[in-house]
Amino acid sequence: MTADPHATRLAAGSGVPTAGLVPREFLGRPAVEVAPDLLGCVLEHQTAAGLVAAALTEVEAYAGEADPASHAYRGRTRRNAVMYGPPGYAYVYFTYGMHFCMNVVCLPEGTASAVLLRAGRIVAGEGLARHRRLVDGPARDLARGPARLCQALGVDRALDGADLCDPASPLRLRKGAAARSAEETLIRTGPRVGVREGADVPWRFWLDGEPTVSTYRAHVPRRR
DNA sequence: TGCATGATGTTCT
DNA sequence: GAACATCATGCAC
Repeated sequence: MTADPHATRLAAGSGVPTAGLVPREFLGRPAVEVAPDLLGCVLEHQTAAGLVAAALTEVEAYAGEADPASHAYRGRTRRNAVMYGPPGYAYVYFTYGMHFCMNVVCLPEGTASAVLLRAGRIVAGEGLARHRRLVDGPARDLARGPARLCQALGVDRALDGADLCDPASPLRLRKGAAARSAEETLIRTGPRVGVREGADVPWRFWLDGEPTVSTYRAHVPRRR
């Protein structure tokens, strides 16, 4: 770990937020504990086209093999392998034939646990985010929903396994201290979205009053 | 504003 | 072959 918290404090005059990256130990806890703490943190993706950053406003916890709604419920596969690795890495998967969703891996290596990033508020690079989204709309919809968040940030399967705690990584997670004061921000919880099993557990967390939070939709069986 | 539905392809059984 | 941690659209109210 070369990251010195003080080294990133002053990006003189750049206008870039100076808060440090989220430390890996912070993420090496159960997903249910990590999830609410991620609210207000900032996910950044640096590409040749530019930087897009989003402050997280909605997340969901997935507990791993004991959680019937988790991708790890049926054990380790090629797809979910990253979830079994060390914390602080991105687990990106493809779903519904056209969308990507992104998780932050929690708990130490050998255990599968993750937090799904469901929504965020774009705080940098809005023009690029808008360009990436195929549909036009209000700013609050740019990253409202897990697949939209990935689309706005340009996150795809190539970033599966990316390190979120490394300043040199294109995909990073910053502490959102500036955006968040625990006393002033109300965190709400409820059932997870779009899952059939385990819908009774209130492991979805969001910031109260945030217009960027996606609306709750229960799982609907698809017609055949 | 709120449902129902089709698009699309990867993964796992 | 079925299910899937979704989204955008179209139509009913």
